[in-house]
Amino acid sequence: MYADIIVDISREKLDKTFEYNIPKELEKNIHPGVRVDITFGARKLTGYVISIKDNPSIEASKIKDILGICPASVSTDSEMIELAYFIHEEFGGSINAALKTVIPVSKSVKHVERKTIVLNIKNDEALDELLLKYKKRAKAKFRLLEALVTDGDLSYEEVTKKLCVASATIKAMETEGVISLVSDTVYRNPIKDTDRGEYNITLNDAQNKVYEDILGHMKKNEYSQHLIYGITGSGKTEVYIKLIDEVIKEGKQAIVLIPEIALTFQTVMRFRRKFKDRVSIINSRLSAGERYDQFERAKKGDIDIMIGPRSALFTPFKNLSLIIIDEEHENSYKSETVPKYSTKEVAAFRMKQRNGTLVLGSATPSVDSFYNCVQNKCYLHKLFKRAKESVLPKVSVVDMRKELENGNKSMFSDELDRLIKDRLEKHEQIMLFLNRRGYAGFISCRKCGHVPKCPHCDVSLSFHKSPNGNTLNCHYCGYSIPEYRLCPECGSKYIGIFGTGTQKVEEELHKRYPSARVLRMDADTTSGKNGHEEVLVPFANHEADILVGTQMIVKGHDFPLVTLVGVIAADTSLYASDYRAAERTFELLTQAAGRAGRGEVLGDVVIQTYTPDNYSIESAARQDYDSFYNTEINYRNLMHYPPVVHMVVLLITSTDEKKVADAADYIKEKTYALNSYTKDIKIIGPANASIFKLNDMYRKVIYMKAQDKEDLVKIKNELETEFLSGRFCEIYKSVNVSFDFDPYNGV
DNA sequence: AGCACGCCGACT
DNA sequence: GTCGGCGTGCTC
Repeated sequence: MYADIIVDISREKLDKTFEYNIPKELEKNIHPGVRVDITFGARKLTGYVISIKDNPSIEASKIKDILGICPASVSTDSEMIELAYFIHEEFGGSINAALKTVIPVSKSVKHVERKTIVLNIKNDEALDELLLKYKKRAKAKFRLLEALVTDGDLSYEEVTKKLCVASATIKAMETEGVISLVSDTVYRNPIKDTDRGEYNITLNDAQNKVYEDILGHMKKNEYSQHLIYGITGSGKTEVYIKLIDEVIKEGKQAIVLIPEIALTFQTVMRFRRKFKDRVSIINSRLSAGERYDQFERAKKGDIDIMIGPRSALFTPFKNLSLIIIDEEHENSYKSETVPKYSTKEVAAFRMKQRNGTLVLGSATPSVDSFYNCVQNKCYLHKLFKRAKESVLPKVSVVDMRKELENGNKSMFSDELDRLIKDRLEKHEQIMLFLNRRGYAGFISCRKCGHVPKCPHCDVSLSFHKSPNGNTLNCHYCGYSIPEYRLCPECGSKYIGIFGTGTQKVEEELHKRYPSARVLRMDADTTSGKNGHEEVLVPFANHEADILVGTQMIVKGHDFPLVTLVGVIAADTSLYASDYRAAERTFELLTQAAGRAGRGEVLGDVVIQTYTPDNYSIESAARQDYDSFYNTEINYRNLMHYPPVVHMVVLLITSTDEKKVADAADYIKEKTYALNSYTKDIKIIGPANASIFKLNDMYRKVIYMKAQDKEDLVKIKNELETEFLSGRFCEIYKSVNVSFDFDPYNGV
C-alpha cells in the first residue's frame, strides 16, 4: 500500500504530493488526513496523507517508508482533505494553504494539561514522613506534605504558586515515591455562563410553515439548499433552533455560522438554553489552542452544535448534516486571504458530501443567493410577519442639495434636527450612522492645494482629533503622523479640513445638543478586547441618548428604545469602484432602517443623500427588496457581472513597480494564449488596482469573465502551474499573484 | 523550504 | 592540496 503525502512546509514551492510506502504494521492506522513522520531528502518532516493507493506511479526503488504517525495527529478524515482539495481547486492558492484553512494546526499549545499532585502513601505513613521532614528541616517538603494531608489533592499551580514549592522539590518527592503527579487533559470551554433556564419554543404559523418545508427536504437525506428571507424580528433563529433539534435527535450535528460582529452573548445564550453544553462557540478572541480544543471536542463527540464565524465551518463533526448561515449577505463570509474562498460555496460542498441541508438566512438576501433561488438551485422561504407585533418604521429620504439651497450648511438636515430634538425631549434613543471614521476625510492646503498622502499607500491621510494631539492617519496601513499647522509645501497656514467623519458628527452633536449624552462606536473606540460591549452595553442601559457610529452599529443589535435612525450620508458606499456597491448600499440602509422602532413605539428613519433618485437608496427607503433586486439583476445582466456570469480577479503585487507591470503583461499574454482554444473567456486589463500602492506593495489587476466557472478554473490551474515551475517563476521571483473568484471588495 | 552536491577561488 | 563561497537542483 502506498500513500500520497503532502509535505508540511508552509511555503508554496513544495505544493505537490510525494509517494511513500505504508509499512504493514501502520496500514490499519493510515488514512487520508493523518499526519505522519517521514524522511524527506536528508530531513525529518511531517506530512499529511492525502490519499492511499495500491500501486506506485514512480520507480519503486525511490520510495521510502512512512516512519510513523504523529502523536499529536488530528486524524482528520478524508472528508476534510476532500474539502481542502475543493477549496484549492475552486478558489486558488496552494494545497498547503487550503489544508491549513481546513485543518487547524496547533503546533505549540495543544491543550491544557492540568497536573494534580496526589499523596502516594497512606495517611499514617504520611504523618511519619511529615515528622521525618520536620526533623531534617526540609521546609518545602514539609509544607507540601502538610497541605496534602490536610487538604487532599492539590493542583500543580497551587503548590508552586501558593505554597512556594519549587518544581525540583516536587520532582524529588515524586522519585522518593511519596507523591505522584496525575495529569489529565482539560478542554477549555469558552462559554462561561450560569443560566440554566429552560427554553421552549413555540413557532407561529409562518415560522412553522418554513420549518415544516425545510424539514420535509431534510428527511429525504439528499442535499438541498434553502434561503430564509425574513425581515428583522421575524424569528429566523427559532426556526434554526427547531431544525437543529431535529438533527440532534437523529444523532447528527449542526454548524451555525454568524458574522463575528453578531456573535453576542444573547445569541449564544438562546442556543445554550435549548441545547445546554452540547453547544460550543468559536470566535476570534479564542487562542489557537482554545480553537483547537473546540475542534477536538467536536471530533470526540462531546458537542453537537458549533456556533461561530467563517472558520467554524471547518468543525470536524463525524456526522454533520446541517449548516446554517445567518446574515448570509454579510461580506465577512468571503475570505480576504488566500485561499479567498466563499463560505457559502464551501458550505454547499460540505453538505453535498454528506447529503445534508444548507440553510441561509437574511433580511436582505444577497443578490447571489436570491439569483440562486430564481434559478431553482435554492428553495426560497419567506418570513414577513414580525414575531412580536410592531410597526415598520417611517422612512424619509432628504435631498441634501436642497438643504444647501435653503441655506442649511450643516451636516444635519432640518428634518433630522427636528426629530433629534423631539426624541431627546421624549427620552428616547437615537442612532446616527456614517460610513467614515475619524474627524475628516482629508485635509488640503487652501493656498497650494497640497493634500498629505500616506507614504506607503496611494490614499490621502484622514484627520483624527485626539486629546494627545491631533493626527493624520492612513486607514489602510495604520501610518500616523502629527497634524500639520503649516503646509509643508508652501508654508501657508490656511489648511482646510474636508469631509465628515464620526468624530466630527460627535463633536457637532455636543455643540448642538449640549444636554445629550453621546457615544461613538467605530474602529477607533472599539479597539480593546471587549471593545464592542464597552459601547453597546451602556447604550443598551440607556446611559446615552445618541449612538454615532460606522456600519458596525447597524449590524444585528436590537435596542427597543431606539426610535430614530439617521443616515448622515447614504452615498459614501455608492462610489466604491466595484459592482457590488449598490447592493452594499441597499443592504446597509435597509439594515439601518430595521434598527428603528423595534419596540412598541413607532420609529423614524431619515436618510440624507445627494443622490435621492439612486435606485438602491430609493428602494431601501421603501423597504422594497424585490424592486431593488430586479433593477440590480438587470444591471448585472447588462454589464456581465456575477452572479449572471462568473468572474475572477488576478491580483498581482510586488514592492517593485516595474516588475508588477512586466509580470501583469506577461500574465496577460499567457492568458490570451491559453484562452486561444476556448475563446470563452473575456479578459480585461491589466490595470492598476483602485488603490495602486498599498502597504508599499504595487498592485495590478486582470479581470476574467466567463459564463462557465469551469473555464476560469481551468485557466487558473494552468497559470498556477506556470507560477510554480514555469518561466514566470524564474523571472518574477518577488511577484505575488492571487486569485479572487466573484470578489466582494473592489480591488 | 532546506539540504546536498558541485564547481571555483583563496589560503595553511 | 583543501577549505569554504554560494549557485543549482532535488526531495517520493
